[in-house]
Amino acid sequence: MKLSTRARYALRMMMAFARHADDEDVVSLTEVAKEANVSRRYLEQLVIGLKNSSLIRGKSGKGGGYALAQPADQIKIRRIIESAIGPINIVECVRQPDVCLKADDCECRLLYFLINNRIISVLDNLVLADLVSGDHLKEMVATLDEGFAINTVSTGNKLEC
Amino acid sequence: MKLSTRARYALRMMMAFARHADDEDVVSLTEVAKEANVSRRYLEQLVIGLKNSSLIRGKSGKGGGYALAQPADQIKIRRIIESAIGPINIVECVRQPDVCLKADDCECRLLYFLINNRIISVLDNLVLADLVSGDHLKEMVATLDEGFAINTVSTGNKLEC
DNA sequence: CCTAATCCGATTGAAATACTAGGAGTTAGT
DNA sequence: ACTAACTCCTAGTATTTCAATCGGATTAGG
Repeated sequence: MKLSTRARYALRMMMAFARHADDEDVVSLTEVAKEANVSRRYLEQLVIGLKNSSLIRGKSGKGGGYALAQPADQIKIRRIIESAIGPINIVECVRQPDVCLKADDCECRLLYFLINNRIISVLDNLVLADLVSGDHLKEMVATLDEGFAINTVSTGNKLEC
Repeated sequence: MKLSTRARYALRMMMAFARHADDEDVVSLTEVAKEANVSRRYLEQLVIGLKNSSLIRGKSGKGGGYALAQPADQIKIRRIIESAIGPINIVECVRQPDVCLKADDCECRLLYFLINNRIISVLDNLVLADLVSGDHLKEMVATLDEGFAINTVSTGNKLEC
């Protein structure tokens, strides 16, 4: 039940592109990789998914790079994550009932379906712009029943998010 | 973002125990394994977690087996799943901000926290009894905005759920 | 004392994930 | 024309996680 680095790096990249969205210019992966402290070579293959999903456009050659293909407030987080790790489904049978002998009458499947839908609904109701500014997110977190009682002391030495 | 077989098998087992809850008797893993079409040896190690979480009680020796330690309507699904795969957290930094350099001011972390909470809230609001009867689940699924427009034809040859 | 269970840890095998690497094609500047 | 800095594409490796197997000790019933 972990979110893979593919997904997390894709988010980081998109945030970087979004931050430079004012510039007409594109941003090179070398720059993003440095900023995010991640191997450029690895980002190169993740970025392909983002491009295929038409979230960004690439410009080859010297001075090339990538830029958002749409305004940041029109890009759902879900699209970013799905472009990195494929369609959200925590168990195969949720999307493809034919992989399971008794999917048509399975209580577990209902449960999996519910969980899946909750995840999808969060990702569908947030856009890249929310992630960049953070205000909307903080609001949503604040309205949770459980408080945001999380230790905020960070002593680590690498970026995880 | 897949739910591991550990979690799914744990659920299947608990459902089996719940179905035999009327009997005073315990149910052996050999029986459960046959019923669920899974290796007994594998279930043996998964069942340890369930026992350590006091969800079931074991009885050794011939004629032994397991039985629910509590009524099925008092066992949250979350406890079952967490006993199998540990605490729900889709990214390390959600629970342990100290693994990340800038967890205290990270927009991504807010997002991960939100997703995590959604998952936990579903699992906290459902109990084993819901899973066995299925009525409550069907209700919840029915009230979703998106319809349950999923193909229900199952042609597979193995159990996935 | 034999059989059928739980109980415990170690090990193997398989698959997914994370990352590295080489090189072909593009473009801008000099 | 040459070169530097890019994207783009594909193959390969290394690491980690997950699934499953195995050997054997312990416990209890008949």
